[in-house]
Amino acid sequence: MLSDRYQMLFKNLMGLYLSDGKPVGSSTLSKLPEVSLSSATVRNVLADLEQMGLLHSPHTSAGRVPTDLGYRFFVDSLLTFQLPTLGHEHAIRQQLSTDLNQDRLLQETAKLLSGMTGMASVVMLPSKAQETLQQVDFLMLSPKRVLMVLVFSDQDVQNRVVELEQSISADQLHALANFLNAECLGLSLRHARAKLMATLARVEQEHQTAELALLQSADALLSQQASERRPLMVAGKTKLIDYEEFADSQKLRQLYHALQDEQALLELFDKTLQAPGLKVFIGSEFGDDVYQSCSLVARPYTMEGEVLGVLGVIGPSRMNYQKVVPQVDLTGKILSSLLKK
Amino acid sequence: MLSDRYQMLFKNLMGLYLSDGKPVGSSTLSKLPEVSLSSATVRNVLADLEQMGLLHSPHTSAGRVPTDLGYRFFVDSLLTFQLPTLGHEHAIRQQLSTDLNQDRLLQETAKLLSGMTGMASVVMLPSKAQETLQQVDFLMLSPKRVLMVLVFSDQDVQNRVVELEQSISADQLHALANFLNAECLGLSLRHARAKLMATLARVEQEHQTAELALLQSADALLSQQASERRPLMVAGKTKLIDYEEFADSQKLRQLYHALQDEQALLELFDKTLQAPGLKVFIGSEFGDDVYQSCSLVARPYTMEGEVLGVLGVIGPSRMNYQKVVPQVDLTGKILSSLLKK
DNA sequence: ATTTAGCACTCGAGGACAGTGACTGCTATT
DNA sequence: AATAGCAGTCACTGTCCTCGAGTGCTAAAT
Repeated sequence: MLSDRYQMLFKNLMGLYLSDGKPVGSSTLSKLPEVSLSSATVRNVLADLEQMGLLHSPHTSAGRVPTDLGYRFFVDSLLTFQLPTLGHEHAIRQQLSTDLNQDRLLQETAKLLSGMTGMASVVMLPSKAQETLQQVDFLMLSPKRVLMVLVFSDQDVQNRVVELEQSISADQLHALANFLNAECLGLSLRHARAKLMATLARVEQEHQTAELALLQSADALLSQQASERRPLMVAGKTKLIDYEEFADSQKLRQLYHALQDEQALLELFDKTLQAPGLKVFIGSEFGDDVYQSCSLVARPYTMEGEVLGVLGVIGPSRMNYQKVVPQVDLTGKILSSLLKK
Repeated sequence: MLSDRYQMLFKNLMGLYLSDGKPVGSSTLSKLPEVSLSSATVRNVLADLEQMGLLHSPHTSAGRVPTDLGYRFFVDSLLTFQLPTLGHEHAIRQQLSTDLNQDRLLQETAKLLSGMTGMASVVMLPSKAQETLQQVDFLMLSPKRVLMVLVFSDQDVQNRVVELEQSISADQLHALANFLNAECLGLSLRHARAKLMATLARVEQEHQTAELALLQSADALLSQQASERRPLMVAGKTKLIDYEEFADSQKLRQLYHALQDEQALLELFDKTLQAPGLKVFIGSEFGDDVYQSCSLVARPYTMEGEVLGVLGVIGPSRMNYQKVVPQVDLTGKILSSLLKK
């Protein structure tokens, strides 16, 4: 455990570094009103903190900079929050106006987070795998083209056009809809598909070729549905160019790439899912060098108490945690309160 | 009109500059095998070309660089194309696999363009305003929640959830669907809405409150539809960081911003719509300083002969026009061939 | 009358160099 | 234990200089 003085100095150093981004030296600290120590004393403390691995000197004649471990300690033990005002809360609710379907709502949330924080935001989408079918309907566009409408239990609606091999009558279509609504409701896409396969085999024996074709198409579509979805949504990537940390365009590019399609993030999100509550990941904790000097502030969101996914913000480790952490937290809370079955 | 020698030298200079990005000097040019002139002679020519406004010296002891006017001349008069191979064409068709709805198809096209060229791509979406309703259907989710499905003449399908003030019966819903399908098909959204308004007024007098509420909701939704759509789709923005032209992150940011929501582009696209065929816009021709040293290669795309929108690629003016122009052209052709009513 | 060779000139890039200032760690003193 | 003092380190900055690429101009050559 660190003595009060050590903590105090470390916290002040953090504050200065977060706001200026330049290495902080002993004399700068000793001049602070709340620090009534000579620079020499401060120096001794800083040397100790460096020994412990919380600080680091870019070079001998520069001040100190926090290490990833230093950030960790700061976030875990020293962070005091700067709560958003009620007006702020109201503004968030406003922007997440409620009459959107789930996907759009999550998209809006991503935009909002990125706008509020000036950094990139990430939203992990609920895994569709668990959603169940609530309603299926067909619409005849032309004798050989049928529109399939799938309503999921999360209120998401998706539709696909099926091109048929041969034409189908309105009655047949109706029958098919009835069949699906009778047999497949309450099943996940995967299960519904399995059931469809079984029926398919049966129908095939009975030589009902017209329905067979439609069923086959429906099957192909359901499978298409399942694979198509990206599990991650990223907004505001371009905001990151403003930070000196990412001035090297080479690095920035790699970071963008990683944000595009990467596993590393998903693993962190999984960790966040496991142990609910807000989590901060810092630099090396990402498990990938691309995220050097990045931090992620993440939090699960829920629907009626059940954890659905994770939302968060990615930016330079040198971010204003005091503001950002409550912002992410509040946004997660509000989103959770807006999500209804 | 420029003499052959002037043209030849200018073209060679362009070639060198496009591939290296460094100012080209007289001696470099005179050493080229196809140039059998001394550097002194070349210098005289270059001085003349600079006089005419086609070239520019960054400083006294540097070589020459084309001006926007120079690019213009090059593109209009000197450009020879490097036709994509048949294999290439096949690859494009492959990626634009056909069973997508229109919006997704355009999205794929944008991705494809950006991937092929390594630059940002822009697709101007067909103005929905002209599309007509082809089919309307309702699905009852619960007594107070109704899903509205709109099928447009361009095969696009959109759906919205209507939250009702009071519950509605299946019969009423059916009647409403019939009414809309009878009255509003073949009308644009705007016209359909106008018709709805008229009916609304009549129904109001007859005090059919249940239908009234639904109609009102439907109206609100139709209007929502109309405004919601972004006219422009941009893909691959982040590819631009790789070009030295955009190394200044300040400028890059502004460019991103402009690409986000800007009018300037739409105006250029309008010009492209007017006079069909491929067009190239260079730097100052954008009419906005943000696009300094950018070029846009754009081309309309059609559906069954009728111009729908414009697609294109944005990158540094110093791009490989010989490759990019045919790529954009071919993609536009293929897209047009894939779009069917 | 072109074309070319030659020459003086310009200017940016890059290296060497010294001075400055912001630090540090250590040691001796309070 | 805290501090003052001091020597040392190192990035940063500005100056000076050289180098080289490239120019424009003029006079000679074709």
